[in-house]
Amino acid sequence: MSSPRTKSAKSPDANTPTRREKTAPSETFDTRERILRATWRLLEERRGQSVRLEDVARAANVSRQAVYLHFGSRTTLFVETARYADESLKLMERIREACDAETGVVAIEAYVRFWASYAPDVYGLAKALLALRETDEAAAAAWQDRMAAFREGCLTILRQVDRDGAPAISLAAPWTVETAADLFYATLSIPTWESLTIERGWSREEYIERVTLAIKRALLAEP
Amino acid sequence: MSSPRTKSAKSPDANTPTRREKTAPSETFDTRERILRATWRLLEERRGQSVRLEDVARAANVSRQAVYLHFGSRTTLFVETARYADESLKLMERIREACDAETGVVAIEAYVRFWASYAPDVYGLAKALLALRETDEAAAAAWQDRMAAFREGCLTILRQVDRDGAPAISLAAPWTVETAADLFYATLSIPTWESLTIERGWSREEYIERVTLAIKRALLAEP
DNA sequence: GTGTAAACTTGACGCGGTGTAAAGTGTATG
DNA sequence: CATACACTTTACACCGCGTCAAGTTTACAC
Repeated sequence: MSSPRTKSAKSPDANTPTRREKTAPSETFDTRERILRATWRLLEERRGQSVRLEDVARAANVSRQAVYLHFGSRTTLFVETARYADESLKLMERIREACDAETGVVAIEAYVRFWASYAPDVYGLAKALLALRETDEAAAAAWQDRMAAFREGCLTILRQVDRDGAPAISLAAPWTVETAADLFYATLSIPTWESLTIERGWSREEYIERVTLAIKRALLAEP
Repeated sequence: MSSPRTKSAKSPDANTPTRREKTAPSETFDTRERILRATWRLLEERRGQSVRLEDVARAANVSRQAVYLHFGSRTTLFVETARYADESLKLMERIREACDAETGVVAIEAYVRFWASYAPDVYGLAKALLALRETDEAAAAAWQDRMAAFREGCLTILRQVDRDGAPAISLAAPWTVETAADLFYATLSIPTWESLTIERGWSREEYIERVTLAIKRALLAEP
């Protein structure tokens, strides 16, 4: 927002008809994207820890100041990197896909499977952002925003379960759609994923199987 | 460990027969304890964020250097504060108590209840330590150690469930004692507690009721 | 060719917070 | 009185973030 570069890098329009547009659009884009990719890579490599802007700059083959020209701050860089990663990995589409299952139960299975394949690719990034949001207002807002779609997915699925109705499997005793979604969301959160896979050593398949099972048993009831 | 004070404050023995022992033991102790209590208070007040050593010193009515004389580093201070808090709140006894229930199922209920009353009192401290352990070897080890007893409690309880045997409620289909304990532990973790209570607004009673229910449904089976 | 502007690089500096070093103060005890 | 202990005060080094100001390079425009 503070950087003059964000504007020109993002949209070729604006009021200034800059003449670089057609001849070397990839070049301008490349620097920004190189920084984003370097940030992402380093964050994953180091699991979100001790990634200095100088490291990013070196990894992207630019000066440290170039990073500031493009992003203005560490927080902005990380937030933009998250946005970039989510886009690269098609977060939204994959959430939609999982939610679009025939029944709520199938959607739960699809959602856990999706998440088990998504989480490892953004783990470092997510940890960095989670740490940042504690002290940074903007990072907190960005994280909130970023997770909104994911939470919405949980809600959608449990509404579906609720809607599936009588003959099918439905929400168990005291759960409401909201409270069930809260638990579903918390169970799928990065720290829980981290605890089960990285700390406790569950493989991806084990994670999928066991978390799916746990969620289904905890929340659903046979008719 | 680096501070000369730790020794005399901790044990009156050692090879140096320091003469302060009987006349003013409370005074020396007081400074150390005042620092610990101030740290704890500030960490809870600020939810583990932006607690500088200068703030601690001011809150404890000592100089910043006194903090270094007693603890040597920020990490050590926080780790010792955690130890102090656990002792003040009788962590070990309360874990034991909960585990000592008649049946595994009752133990699960007691454990969740215990944790729901414990977590809010150490939330800030835990967050600070969780953040610290990412970059600090010693903090990571201390946290591990601190959580070992808690994890052991989960295991003990699920072993109890498993031992309760045929006529009683027991572990459901594919769960083992270990995998069930992993899930139990992750479900009770600070980040999950934070997500459900602080972010999603569950009251303590709601937390207890719903988490107990979820765990029991997820892991246990009627005979 | 010269001019201009975008997209950088280079080097310097301030700031906050941790950690260290050194000298001074107060006080109880032998 | 002297000593040792438990501090305080002041100063400073170090690390990262963030900023500033002055280059340099390249691509067009005229």
